[in-house]
Amino acid sequence: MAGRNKTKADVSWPLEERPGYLIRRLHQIHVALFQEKCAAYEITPLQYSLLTALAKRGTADQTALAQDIALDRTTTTGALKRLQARGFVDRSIGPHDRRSRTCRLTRSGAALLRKIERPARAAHLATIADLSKADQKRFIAMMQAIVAAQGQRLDATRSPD
Amino acid sequence: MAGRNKTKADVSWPLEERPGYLIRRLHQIHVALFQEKCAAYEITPLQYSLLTALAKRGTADQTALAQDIALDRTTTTGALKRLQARGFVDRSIGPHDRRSRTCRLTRSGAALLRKIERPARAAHLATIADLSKADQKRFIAMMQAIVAAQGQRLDATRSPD
DNA sequence: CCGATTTACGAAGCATACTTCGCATTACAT
DNA sequence: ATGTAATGCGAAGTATGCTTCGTAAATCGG
Repeated sequence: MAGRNKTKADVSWPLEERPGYLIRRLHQIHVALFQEKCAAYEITPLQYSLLTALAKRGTADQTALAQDIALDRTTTTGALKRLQARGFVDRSIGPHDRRSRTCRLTRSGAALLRKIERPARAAHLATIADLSKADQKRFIAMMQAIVAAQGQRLDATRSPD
Repeated sequence: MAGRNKTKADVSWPLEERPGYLIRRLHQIHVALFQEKCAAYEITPLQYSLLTALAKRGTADQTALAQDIALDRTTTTGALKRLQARGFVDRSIGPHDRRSRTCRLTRSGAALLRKIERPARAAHLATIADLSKADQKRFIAMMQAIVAAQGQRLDATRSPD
């Protein structure tokens, strides 16, 4: 019989099958795991990304850091300010360009990064720990494939203005 | 030669290989795709989740909706208020319990949900469109596996207080 | 050298997303 | 019935995450 049960919700397929919804849950789960494992240091996933990006650069202006971690500029600035307020990051006026802020890890920031390395890694691993080892590799590869393909497109739409 | 190149960044493995980072990028990509496809209706992924959850329930208090979409209560309330302000949702005092807010779709909200169905679905599909059809199914299954396993744990930690 | 464009930020505003706290109301046990 | 628990919200505070607009400084063409 066609048209059975047409009252309400056959309009959309279930939440739990929608990629976007599942991605939000994953993000939520990872953030929670990260906060849990790194509770002693009161650091967020974003701040950790920033610290590692900064460590890799040594010195960088805010725009470069924002691009490194694929985040918009103002959000990056906000996070850097918070890290600066806690003494982990130095944000001084650029020597060559007075508009810019040259950021670098402080001694304290570098120490924090070293200490947080293990729990942070544990959080990242715990996020996908429910998959088999083989699936974990596949899962990461698939995410990388999507990001590689779509990330381009996102940047592209932003440029022409 | 051991210990080569120990200057800076062998502290952590690259951002692009960390599950949490990739998940954030995926979330970012999905939200952008959703906003793009549904631009005409000015609706966000979260609001869409809420509308569908509400359609399925018919009537529900805010706590039930928050649980349906796996979101914390105050954030849910905020989104519902915004939907109410735009006339898509009705939030009236509960008839049996005056503390509660009984929500339901307005006629306008139900109409919006019908119109937005196609572009929203397109956004969800576009998010994983770069994977092969077979990988798409695997990818969704893996996300579901993680959410099923970890989602439990998250709720559990929250309950005892 | 100087005006126009570009660039790096900052400020403001909206929408998630979560925590803690407090209030009002209901439900429950004695 | 009455004091206590549990419950449904709301308010406030912090952190992301994005957009748009404005400002100041650098750059570049002429």
